[in-house]
Amino acid sequence: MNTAPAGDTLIALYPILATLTARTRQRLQARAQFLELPAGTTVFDERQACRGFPFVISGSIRVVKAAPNGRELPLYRVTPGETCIISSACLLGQAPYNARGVTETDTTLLVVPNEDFQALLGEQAFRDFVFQLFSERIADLMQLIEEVAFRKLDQRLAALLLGKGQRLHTTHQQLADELGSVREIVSRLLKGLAEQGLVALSREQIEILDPAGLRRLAGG
Amino acid sequence: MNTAPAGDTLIALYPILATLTARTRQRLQARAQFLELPAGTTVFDERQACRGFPFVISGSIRVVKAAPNGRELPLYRVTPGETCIISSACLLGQAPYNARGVTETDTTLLVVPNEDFQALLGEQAFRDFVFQLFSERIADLMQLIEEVAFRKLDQRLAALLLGKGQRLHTTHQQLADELGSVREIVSRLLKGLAEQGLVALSREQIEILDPAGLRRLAGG
DNA sequence: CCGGCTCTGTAACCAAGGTTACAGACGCCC
DNA sequence: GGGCGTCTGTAACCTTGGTTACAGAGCCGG
Repeated sequence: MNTAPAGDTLIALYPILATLTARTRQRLQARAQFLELPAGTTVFDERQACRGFPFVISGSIRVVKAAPNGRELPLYRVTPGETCIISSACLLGQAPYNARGVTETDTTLLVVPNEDFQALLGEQAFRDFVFQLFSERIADLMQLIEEVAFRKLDQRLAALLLGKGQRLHTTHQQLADELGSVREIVSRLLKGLAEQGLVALSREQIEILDPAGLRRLAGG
Repeated sequence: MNTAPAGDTLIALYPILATLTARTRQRLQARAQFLELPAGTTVFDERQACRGFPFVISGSIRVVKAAPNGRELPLYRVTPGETCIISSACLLGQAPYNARGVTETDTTLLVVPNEDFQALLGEQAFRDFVFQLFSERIADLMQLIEEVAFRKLDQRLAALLLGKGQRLHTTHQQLADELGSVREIVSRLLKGLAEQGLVALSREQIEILDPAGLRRLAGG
């Protein structure tokens, strides 16, 4: 660990680390690598071997599945205090990555090498912590499978618009990226929502007029 | 555990259980529930609370995500010696099931109640075992997401046909069920494959004529 | 050999989503 | 104010996959 402040911040974000044995913590301090990455950096990519386990200190990593044609489907985000299920799975299973991770904003990571991650798992508290996040992410992934397999795009769009406040500032392109779709379709669907009186559109802004109606659409 | 033979079989299938402490094993013997279910029984279903962790002794469980309209997308199977990632995730996260499990053939289960599963996890060897299977299944689920989100049905069909020997006995309906699609489409696509000389069709039988060609189609 | 069952073939139609191709609108900087 | 880049609107067209609706083929038991 390069800086003491980083260590403190780390423990503030991942309190579980405070419960580690002194020995393990020393090992971490000695060997973990502190990384500052600008927005848009590819942290890992499909077919790559997994070289370490990332703790996110600031910023966030967007984990996506990339289509052959260049489109991307977002799987989940890793924000400070969380862990990356795919990294854990790859380290545990000695398998290469099967998704891509890209920093969404400028991001600070602490990367723990493979062997030291195994050592971390030797401590029960940490293992339970990872296990717990594993199970939450599984639920998310199941939700995602349900959406891409069964939901229509307007339903997914409606769901995406909800729960981000009543007035959101975003472009159609960004929404399309979240859904793994394309801009034209999102524009078309948004127009539909606007015609139903569910939202009001203006440049880089969408106002939610009828949250209940949107929820009904999303849920059905 | 109701019968001694079942205990032996169990350990043959899940050798990891042999490494448990005597105390834990006694607890299991006393409290686990032995179940024999006919084919087609729903073992668990969406929104249900998870009441126990299943060890599959014989048969298999097909875990699917059900669409509102009644169609189903298979997620994975649990066969003897394996564990059900969704059950683990639900037990760990105290969350309800988010998929459905149905016995595919007559199936024998040993169901370990929630508290005793937690006790099992208290033993490192077992925890590592579950962790390992977790990570393998994650990879499968990622693969599934990739397929449903990005692959066309003919590619998925080609992939499905491969690796089951050169002559497979199945109906179009069964293939459709595996893909989460419908019979007519599978018939249509199979006809296409036959016209390309990749397969030969007859009643309840598909002969693979050109595995390399199928692989090419599936991979692209 | 006949009636009924399952499995397959197939055609017409439809809906969703994606692609291509523009046009205009807005904002910003020079 | 003029030019440029980004964002939005929109229409025509296409592909994929699903739905509906039958017809016939193979099979089996009575």
